[in-house]
Parts: sequence; structure tokens; C-alpha cells
Amino acid sequence: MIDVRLLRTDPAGVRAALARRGKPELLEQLDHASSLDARLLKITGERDDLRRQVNELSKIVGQSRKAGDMTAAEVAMTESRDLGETERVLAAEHDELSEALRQVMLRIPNLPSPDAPDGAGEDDNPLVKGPVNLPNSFPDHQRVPHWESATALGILDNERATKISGAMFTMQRGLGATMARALCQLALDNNADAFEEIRPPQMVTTATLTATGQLPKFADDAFAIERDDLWAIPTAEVPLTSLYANEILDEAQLPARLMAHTSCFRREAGSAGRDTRGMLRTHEFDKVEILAVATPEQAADLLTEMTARAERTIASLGLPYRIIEICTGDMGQSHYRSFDIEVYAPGCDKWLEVSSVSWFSDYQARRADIRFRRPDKKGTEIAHTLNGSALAVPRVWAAIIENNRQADGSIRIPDVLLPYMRGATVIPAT
RNA sequence: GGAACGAUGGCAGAGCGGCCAAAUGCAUCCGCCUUGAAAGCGGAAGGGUUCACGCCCCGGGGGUUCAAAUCCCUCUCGUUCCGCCA
Repeated sequence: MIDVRLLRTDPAGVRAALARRGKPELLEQLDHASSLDARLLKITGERDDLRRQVNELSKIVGQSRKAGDMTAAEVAMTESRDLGETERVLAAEHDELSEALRQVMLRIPNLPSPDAPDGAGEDDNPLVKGPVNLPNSFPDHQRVPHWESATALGILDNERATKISGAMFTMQRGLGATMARALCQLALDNNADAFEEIRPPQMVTTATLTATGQLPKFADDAFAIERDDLWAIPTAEVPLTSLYANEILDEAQLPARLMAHTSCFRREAGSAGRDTRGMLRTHEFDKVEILAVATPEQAADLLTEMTARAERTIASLGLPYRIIEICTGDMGQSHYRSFDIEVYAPGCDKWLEVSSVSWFSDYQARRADIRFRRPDKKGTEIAHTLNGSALAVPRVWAAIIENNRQADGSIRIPDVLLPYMRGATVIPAT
């Protein structure tokens, strides 16, 4: 959520920042929020004034009783009763207004960073680095899509996954399953020097899913377990961000660095038919996420560091990759600044997004109410949050299958994964 | 799933419906004392909102009342016992 007070004090600035996202309807929402806020302020003042009068009268009642002046007490009570009725009406109006304002504010996206590049859509995302490790050409045996080669090798069995769970579920077998797990181990081990490993719940409440920004706007993208009012997490970002929800941290605790390997569940509503082959887009996949809760001053460096960490793991696997920055027109709604790492998969001839590292400024933390206290200052401040995929399994797995395919059809296992592969160095051709 | 009890400041823990933003202890911070420390003594210290006055916050929500931390309802969470169970 953006700060209502900012909207109050600098409406032009907020408009200008939001306009960079290129969605005119957002400006109407801003106007709506402003007018609700103005009415809310007025009503709140009137209500509080009435409450003050009621409180004063109540004191008079008590004092008069004590003094034995029952008439005075009676007079004050009657007056207070009348005021109370008006107060009730105003209070109800206040509650309605403030809920309406909240609903509007929850749907207004974050203001992009001044440093974020302008652009209308994904075609405008600037290349920041690379391509790295990209050969001039690929031999024919690497031009085989992973869903063909992996299925032939018996390490991918999507047909049976579909039998069990329906379309867009996948299943790895044998060394394919081992390699999927190895990738998670690698990503965890690569970041264990600075991030605390968490095994969070993978089902969360509605309140938790609202804090990170998935609700109310993107309810259709998440799996719901309605009977118990729970949601399957679309990313570990959700439980990790809420880990410190409704808490006030000491500045010394920041940055708090957390990482988790979890399953991620996505309905992928609206993406039917797009990238649905093989492991490119699935309802359930594994990912290692790294996340930081920080002070505003720490955040920029953390964004750089976390992007570098994600890059390092991809680079160590020997895959061809590039880094792009996300422009204002393509940014996620909670994002302030964002970088993607893409890996080239020669078999399907695509650059695959395998990691996204983002800075959310105080947008998520305000929703989740994560604050911190500076030792030298009174009061509290909203924290900043950042997160990124240290490694998302399916597309990296697919890229390894395609890039590392040998002339004989076997798959060479990247050296950095060997410690986790129970002695295997290749996935043998059948 | 059934039953009983509980939820108050960083922690522990008081709190006859008004004198309670809330005792007391511990912890924290600042002074005094001391060569230094401990002890002792004195003092400070919650959050939100507001330019301010003020208003709100004793797990969440609702109700009763002139007035609610205190009474009633409800939800959530916790503890213990029973049942079931990886």
C-alpha cells in the first residue's frame, strides 16, 4: 500500500510517479482515494470531538454522584445520551468510509523507483548484462526441446502427472527428480552464508496473502482451500514476508535475511495455452527464495547483492544467461524496482525467466505492518522488503536438459550439482 | 472432535464499571554515589492518528451503559485433560 499521507501532501507527485506505469485508470483510482480520504478526515474530526464531549460529561456524572448532586448527574447523563446517538451515526459512517478507502488503496500499485526505466511493456525492458556464456551456435543435439528428450530418457513423466492431478502438473523421475532436488540444495547452500533457512507453512490465511499484495486483486491466480479459508502459497515470499508482520523490530536486527525452499502453487488463470509444454509453466513447482527486511538505506545495496547472488548460482551451472531490468510498464504491482535473470534454452529456442529480484520499498511492509525502531529516534518507521528467486527449479532444470544434452542423447550433469547426485555424473541415454 | 481454564506494557504479573495508558517486580536508559563495578538512591521510558487540542489502542469483532481492561455475545489463539492420529 502506498502512504495515504503522501497522497494528501503531494498528490501531484504521486500522480506523476504512478502515471509512469502507463495505466490511465490508476489516476482515477487516485482521485477516488483522495476524495474518500478528505471525507474521512472530516468525519473523524467530528466524531472525535463528540467523543471528547461524552468523556467529559461522564466525568461530571461521576463527580456529581460523589458530591451527592443527583440532579446534576441526571442532566449530564441526558445530554451525554443525546450526543452518544450522534456519535454512533458518525462512527458508523467513519467505519464505512475507512473500509472503502482501504479497499481502493489495496488496489493501487506501488510507485516505481525514480531509477526504474520508463517503458510501455516487456519489449522496453533494458538489457543490463549479457548474454553471458552464449555460444555462437548450437549443435543439432541441443536443439531438442526438453519435453521430448527428458521424456525419452524416462526422467520426465508429465503424462502420468496429468493422470494424477490434471493439466499443467509435472513429474520428474529417477535422476531427473534427484537433479530437481539438487538444484534446491545448491541454491540453499549458496546463500546459507548470509540467509537463515526457514521451513514455513505452505498454506496461509487470507490476511497473509493480502499482506504481500496477491489479494484482493489477484485472487484468481492462487489456489484456495475454501472450506478452511486457506490459500496455497504462490511463492515463499508470502510466508517469509509475513514472518515479521505486525511486529516492531530493532534497527540492529536489520537487514533480516531469510531463505526458504518451498513448493509454489499457481493457477495460471489466463495463461492457458501459453508456454504450457514441458516444464515452462506449471501449477506446482519448487523454488528457493531469498528475502530481506531492511531499512530504506540498506535496501538499494541489498537489491544489488541479491541479484548478484541469483546470478552467481545460474552462472555456476554454466548456463547461457542475461539480466534485464523491468521497466515501469511491465512491473508487478508491488514492485519498486525489479531485475530478471533469463536463461537461454536452445531446445525450445527461448529465453526463460528463471529469477526475479525485486525491491518493494515500504509497499508490502505497510500492508503487513512491519516496522522498525531507530535507537536515536522516537516512534517507528515502516521497513522495506526485498525478495528474489535464488533458483526456480523447472525452467533451470529444462535449460540444463537442453544445454547439456550430448551427441549420444545423455545429459551431462553440471559440476556444481555433483555433490548432490549420489555419484551420478550423467543422466545416461537409453 | 469433546471439556475446562486463560489472553493486560520488552518479560512476569495486579487490576470493586468511573480516581486506569494502567500498580508492582525484573529487564532497559539517564543521573547521583564509587578508582571502577555491584548494591543503594533519584529520574526517564508503549503505539497509532492529528499543525494542535484531542481521539483511539488492555488478543480481534460486536453489544450493554452517561461511562468498559473490568459485564454480555462471538471469533481467534494458547494451556491442560479426553478422543483420534502420520
